Amino acid sequence: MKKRITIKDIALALNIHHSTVSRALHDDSRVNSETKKLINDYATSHGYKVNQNAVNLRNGKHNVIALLVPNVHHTFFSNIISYITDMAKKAGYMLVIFQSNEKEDEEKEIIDTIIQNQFTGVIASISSETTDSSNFKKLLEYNVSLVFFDRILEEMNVSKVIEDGENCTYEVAQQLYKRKYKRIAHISGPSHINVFRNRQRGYKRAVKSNNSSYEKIVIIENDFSMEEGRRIAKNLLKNDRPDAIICDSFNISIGILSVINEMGIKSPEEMGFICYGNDPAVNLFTPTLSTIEQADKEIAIQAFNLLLKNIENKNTPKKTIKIPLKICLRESC
Amino acid sequence: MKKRITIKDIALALNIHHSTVSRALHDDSRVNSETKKLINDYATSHGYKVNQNAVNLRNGKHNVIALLVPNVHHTFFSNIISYITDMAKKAGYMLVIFQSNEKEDEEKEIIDTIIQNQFTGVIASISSETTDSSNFKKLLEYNVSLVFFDRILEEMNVSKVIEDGENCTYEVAQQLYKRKYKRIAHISGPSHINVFRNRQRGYKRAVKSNNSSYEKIVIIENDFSMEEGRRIAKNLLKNDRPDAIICDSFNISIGILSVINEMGIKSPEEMGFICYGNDPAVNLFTPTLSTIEQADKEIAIQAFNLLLKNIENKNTPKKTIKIPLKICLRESC
DNA sequence: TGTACATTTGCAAACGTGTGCAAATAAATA
DNA sequence: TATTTATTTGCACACGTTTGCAAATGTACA
Repeated sequence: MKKRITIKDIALALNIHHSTVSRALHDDSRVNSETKKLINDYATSHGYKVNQNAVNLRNGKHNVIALLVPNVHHTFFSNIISYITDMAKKAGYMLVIFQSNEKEDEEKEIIDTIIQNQFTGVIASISSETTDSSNFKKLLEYNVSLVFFDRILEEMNVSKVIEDGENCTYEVAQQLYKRKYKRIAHISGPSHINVFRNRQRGYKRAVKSNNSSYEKIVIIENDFSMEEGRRIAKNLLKNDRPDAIICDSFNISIGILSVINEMGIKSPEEMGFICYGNDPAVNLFTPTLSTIEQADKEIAIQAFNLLLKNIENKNTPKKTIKIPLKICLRESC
Repeated sequence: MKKRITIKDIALALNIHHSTVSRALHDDSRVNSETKKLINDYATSHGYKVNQNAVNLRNGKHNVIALLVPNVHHTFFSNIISYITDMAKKAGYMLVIFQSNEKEDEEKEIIDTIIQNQFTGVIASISSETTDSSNFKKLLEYNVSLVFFDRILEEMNVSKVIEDGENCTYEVAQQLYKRKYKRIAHISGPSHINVFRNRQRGYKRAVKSNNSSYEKIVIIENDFSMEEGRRIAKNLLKNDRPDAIICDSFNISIGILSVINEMGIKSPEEMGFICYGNDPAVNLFTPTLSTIEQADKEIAIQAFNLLLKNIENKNTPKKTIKIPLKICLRESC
């Protein structure tokens, strides 16, 4: 095992004070260019690597950004992770991924860890349990920059990047009515979460503006899994059945669609279907599946840039950016 | 912004030496239980949080594990990320995700970062460019524990977790021959990567043992994307067409299958198809898609445990664990 | 030669924590 | 009471880096 070489080792070897070495390695103008060269040569040839822990202690900051998501598995979030991982590296930050598993107390623990480690900033999407903002407020107290994306706490004064789910869902429902579907159901998540609340608003607005008597919102209560989707479908399709479904979750949709297939319900004739999701495999479904695509890349970029701005200057005015969604109609409705 | 309270602040306030405070917070037996209580009460009521940077410097270690993958996007890797994220948290480690984007030089940079930050360990799957082990060897020189999973460097003396791709692919090909397919093609990745090399071995073994004159391995040359899949399919299906395909990548398969559909080739009659991948959506394809499931959870667990063991004791004998795959035959072959 | 100024280097403290060792105090034994 | 032993606390340094300030050296000018 190789012994780590430090700034002091270099100083000792070259008979120079370690502060000079430090300055040389930072290309400080105050150190002679010859000694600078001497030091840099020695450093590279002996494989000197800065001890980031010491730097962190000294500077009272850890060059690390946290990305806090409810669940790594979901395509949307894993795409966000991928984009932000790359941007963070380019900007000279390390990125730590945390998943709350949709639990508020895990979220609290994570926030404590972030504070203890003096992270520079956090990009977060809250768990489905979270209603209270006190945990996240602690971050601000400890001078950690915070930006929300997708699932946010509206009352907090931080920058946010969200989708325009209300208008999009309204538009989708309108399209369905135009295609002669009469009884549209909306499978959605807990309405205390902004994302679902907004989508539900759009749905309701469309129902109302079409004077439809059929308004049905099914709330996904457990996890966003295929099994839960099957459970929901079996319930929903028993009686008073809708003739079209807008579903807020791709995984849930997989479950619902498998039940629709098993029951022999013809799509799109007897059942129109469209769901949120970005999986390219939908082109291979029969019928090919209409989807509403989240602009994950755009969301990632905006959120990351807002965070960087806030890190550079805490007084940057807080923004809320609304990202439009893309409706991709295929055969399923 | 709240000022951070330190051990010395507590010491000052209670008129006790900070070393005693440090010991009390670690529940050291040498400090009186009354003062211990006094200190702990003060700490919690004043929201003391340990400064992890100072601890790291002092201990010469950062309680962080790196997970290095070629690409976060792939379901297999994002599943691994999810499992290891949770296990790391439970074991008291933070987890930093790095993606090499399949580039060896990005991998090198990442390894430097890991060393600089004195990470405790690394769980890695190498990029498709990597053939040289010198970068990874640096980790060992600097006393960073290393475990490989899936894509490994065979010559390195570290623990490894890999799939049993050779036997599995052999078995799959045998099944196809049994189902009267005669001309089986194998779409695979670069053969300098163990994963693909092994699968190709299994494929070739099956071809040979069936005395088939048709042996065709198509190497995926660019990225593992749907578009690349379409490109490959258009080439492959032009002439001298196979009657069955084993594909090593799910994303590539999406592209191939879409071309097969467009060309009106009937599956499974004219074209048997099976691919590696874990996406539950395959049940909704027409025909439902046969897959070979990677035991991602099992791989994650084994890799993480091997790393922990190596962290605890560097002299733990190195193991190579081979995880069996699960062949899920559906309608497509 | 002396003064002013620019360039280059060294000194020392600081960041917050952990720990070996010594010192102080209390309790127990002869 | 004197001596040993156990318990509790304090001292001081270390981890590797950064940085304000002072010191030293060099250069230019009167």
